[in-house]
Amino acid sequence: MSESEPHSNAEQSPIAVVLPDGSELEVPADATVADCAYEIGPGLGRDTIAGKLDGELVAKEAPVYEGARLEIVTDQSEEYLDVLRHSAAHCLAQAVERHFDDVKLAIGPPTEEGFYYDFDDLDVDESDFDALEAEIDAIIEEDYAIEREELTVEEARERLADEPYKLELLEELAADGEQVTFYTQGEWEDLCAGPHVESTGEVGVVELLEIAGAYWRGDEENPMQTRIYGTAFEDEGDLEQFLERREEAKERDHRKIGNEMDLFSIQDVTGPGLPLYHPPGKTILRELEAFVEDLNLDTGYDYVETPHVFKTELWHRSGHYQNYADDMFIFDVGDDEFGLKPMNCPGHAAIFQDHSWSYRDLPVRYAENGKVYRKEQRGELSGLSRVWSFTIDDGHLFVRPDQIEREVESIMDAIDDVLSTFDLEYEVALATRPEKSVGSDEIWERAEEQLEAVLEKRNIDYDLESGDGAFYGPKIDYAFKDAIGRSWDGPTVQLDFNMPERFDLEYVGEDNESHRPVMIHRALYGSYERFFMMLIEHYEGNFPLWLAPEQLRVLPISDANLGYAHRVKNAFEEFRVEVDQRDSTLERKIRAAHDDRVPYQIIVGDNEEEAGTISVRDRFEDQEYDVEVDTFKAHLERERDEKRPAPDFLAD
RNA sequence: GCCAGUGUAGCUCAGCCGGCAGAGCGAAUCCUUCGUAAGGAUUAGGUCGAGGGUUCAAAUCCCUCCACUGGCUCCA
Repeated sequence: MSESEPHSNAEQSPIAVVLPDGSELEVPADATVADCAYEIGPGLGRDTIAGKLDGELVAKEAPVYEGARLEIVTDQSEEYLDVLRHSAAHCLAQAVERHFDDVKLAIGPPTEEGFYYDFDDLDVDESDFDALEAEIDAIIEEDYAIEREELTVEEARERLADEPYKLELLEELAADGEQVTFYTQGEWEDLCAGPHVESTGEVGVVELLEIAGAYWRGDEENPMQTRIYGTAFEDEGDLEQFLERREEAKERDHRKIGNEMDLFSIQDVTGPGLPLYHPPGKTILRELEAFVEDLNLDTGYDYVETPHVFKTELWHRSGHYQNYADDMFIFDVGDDEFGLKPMNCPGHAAIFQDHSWSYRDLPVRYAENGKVYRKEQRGELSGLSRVWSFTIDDGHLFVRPDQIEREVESIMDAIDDVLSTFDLEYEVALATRPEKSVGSDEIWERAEEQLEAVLEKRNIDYDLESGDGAFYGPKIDYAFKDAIGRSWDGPTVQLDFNMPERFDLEYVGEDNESHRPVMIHRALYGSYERFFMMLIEHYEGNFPLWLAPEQLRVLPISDANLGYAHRVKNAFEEFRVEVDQRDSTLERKIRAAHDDRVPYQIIVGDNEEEAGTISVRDRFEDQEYDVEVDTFKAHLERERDEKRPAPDFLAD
């Protein structure tokens, strides 16, 4: 609110802030964000909504400091939406307090998709949304000025006497300094750091989305509060777009498509989080398995197989029991305790250990499509994304310390291969030694250097996540983006100095002394379940030819062409092909093939039968008549073997 | 585990202020033999998630449980 000109304070020496273009701006020592904006230009000064200091969103009244990287936030900035939504959260809280008595306020920040506000002692359900939205609209209509006030902690304490949660926050803020800020709109006020838009009229359109429970401060020990989620945009059009995107994500939901395409089911009788794969789903999984199997065999992996159940002695040895027992399925058999494996690595370490090794034998590379079992919290289970049983395309390498770089590089080649096959863009992060860790300084240093060397050599732009590594070793994590821009955790490469220690793994070196190998855990997909889920949503069920459960469908125009249709089917028997022999019209058959997401339809009628040709139609509704069977077959073979992302026989 | 919502035919859903269990799609059968995204008719298909309670009567109201959805929390 203070549109003051820059203070001229000749007594204090000026300070400098860094602007986004890299230039420095000199301002008086007591300058605020707004002052800086006015210094840059009066237009910008007037448009200033908030600022960012070293990346942190702050009110325009916030003081700047020497050397700060300053960005001015106007209604053109990306951050503007955050500010607007924060104000929308206030409007929600104001509306709630108008409609419900004795509600206690907690916090109400903006989020990536909108905002929420947490309340205690609020009994609300979605049938109240209409009334609350109407109230919010009224508040926006009223166009209350949103006023910022600075108060001392004492004053704030008085005003917040009825708000226990706010008081709790205040006590923490009190430790930091003597001033806190309040924002007021109409009769409503809140302890809040801001920033906010100038008035409620600027909030635009608000839509409430859902009600959820949330623990105060995210701690299970604390009371559960009522959280109302909503979103806000500058105008109706943006909101519509948002709702459409949400709808699109829903359309792509792998549970919906998995059901439609008969890919898998998770049934009450068989238990939660335990997916059953139906033939079409397993067909896709088998193609995925074959793909990594080729990659693995090409890069020198040997396949091994380990049981699903082990004596828990193995997990005591590996250390999983101590840290992981709560998430394991454990049961007694006679006097012994057994458990379902939550990971494949101890089994692989046990295989390695059953042998003596020379330095010449390394690296040893084991691969297994290993099914593992983890007893996740029930509320966490969701479709294929979080399950109790899943299969990892697991690989474990036992290498000499000097081999790390080469091996990691070859793993990254394979990951590249996989992700590019599915048209997935990715980001890479290197996570380094955390505070608590096992392994010597030398081995950590050497390993991290090698990982960095690989990343540098490959010219990969990566995030350094310092201290984020596992306690047993550093790792490289991949995250990729799907067709509608959502980000997923992808493959990882993890070095492990702990397991070799625990299993006392050794090899005999050139010096005839025994040495400790380094273990590398890697997966190309991660888990088949997660990757499958992601692919279903990525492709919206429209799988590329090589993955499609039904690759071709022959549609006879009338029953008179059924015989020819079957002869055509036989000609394509190396593919997954069906004949639609239902008694219905061609239109219906085309529609059905389309709904079933079959990549190619082969249409045969009298014309084709007489000429001995076929008509080819793809899922994009393109069609070519009079195609020779061999021509199409040759194309299909190439399309399948090259794993092309979409049917392209009819592409120009 | 916690908060809120949902659970009815293979699928999508209606019925829910108590009174005979419904529709569309799909399936089967028949008519139709069809040239590029729904031709017509008939039939079958249900422990209304499970258990208990209230009532003359429960899909509907109440209680308990289960599962699912969205969050929270947790996550090597």
